Amino acid sequence: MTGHHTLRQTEDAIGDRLGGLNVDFEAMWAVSNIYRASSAIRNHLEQTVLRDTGLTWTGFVVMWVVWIWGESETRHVAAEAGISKSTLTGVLKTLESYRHLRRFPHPTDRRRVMLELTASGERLMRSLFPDFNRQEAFVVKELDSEQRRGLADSLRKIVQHLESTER
Amino acid sequence: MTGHHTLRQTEDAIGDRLGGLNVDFEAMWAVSNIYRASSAIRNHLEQTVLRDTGLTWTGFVVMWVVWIWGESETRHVAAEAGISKSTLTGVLKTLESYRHLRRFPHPTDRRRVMLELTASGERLMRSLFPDFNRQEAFVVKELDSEQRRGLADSLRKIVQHLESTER
DNA sequence: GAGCGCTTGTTCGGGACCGAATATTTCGAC
DNA sequence: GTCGAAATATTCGGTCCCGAACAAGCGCTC
Repeated sequence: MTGHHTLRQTEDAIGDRLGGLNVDFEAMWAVSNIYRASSAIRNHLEQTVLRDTGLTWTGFVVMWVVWIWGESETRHVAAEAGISKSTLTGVLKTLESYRHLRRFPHPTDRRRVMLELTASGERLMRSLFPDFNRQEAFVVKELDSEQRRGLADSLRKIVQHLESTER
Repeated sequence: MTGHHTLRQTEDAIGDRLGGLNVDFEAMWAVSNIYRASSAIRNHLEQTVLRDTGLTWTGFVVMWVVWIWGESETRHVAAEAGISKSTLTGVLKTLESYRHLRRFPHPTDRRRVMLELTASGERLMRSLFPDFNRQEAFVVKELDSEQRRGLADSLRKIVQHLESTER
């Protein structure tokens, strides 16, 4: 007896518990499986790609954003990484202590702070990325090409729908 | 000038930045959109259903697990909620202080700790659930029934694939 | 029944995380 | 030019989060 349940058993338990109620199960399975998949993937990538790099998941995401967009303003990076400004401040403190990234002042607006990768940060991202993408491919290994595109499309619709209704 | 990018612009920037490299874009769009959608959904549910309840996302998930499965052992709840045992210890301390949930000893094994909702915790879940499910339906509003099922199916495949290769 | 692996939950240290409050800077109105 | 409103990053307090170290209990072997 391991105490560990499969996803199938979990879904059965939910169905049993909510049997009498008026529930939109299709919506529930879609949403709850997004959350489950996201946790499982993050966990997998932390244990494979990020293990031994000294980077946390969020630290990696922040560096990824700066890598992709080039030098950036902090509020842009926070939004893109999906974290609050105050969280970013703390993460930057960590990343700066590793010398992976540096702050510098905005040329004209003294309120703003700009970010860029250092040479070592740039090198780290270049070395991590192939392994990262290889693990992404591993994650969707059981899906065929059409399913992968369909998955991305459906998720894109959800994100855009929520983006359009926020604020 | 808002500093805010749409998902489309972000994907374009990534394509530009990685243009020359050998990248599995299908895998990348699928995986990165799972993460984005998950963040957006969690954020949305926190701002709607959980606002004014005093519950954090994780606190809600823990209570949800105990609600669905009935009285449970802590290691089971931690696994099902997707958090570590040590995190659960801290969250339980918070939830117990709210009197939403209580610990009690396992009948035969004195190492183990059991959990159950209090009457007020049970009442809270019953009152929150309809609104929660309504918001889940809102999240997938732009998808038709077939897309919702396909989305859940693909995500289930990913979770099961990662479950089967862990350890 | 003593010893020894194994399982279990907690503690500990350090980082991530958020909203609210704060300090600084910008910009428009006048 | 000066005042006030808006925008910006940081600080602060409290919670979440993890892995490693720990303490306690179980169960097997002998």
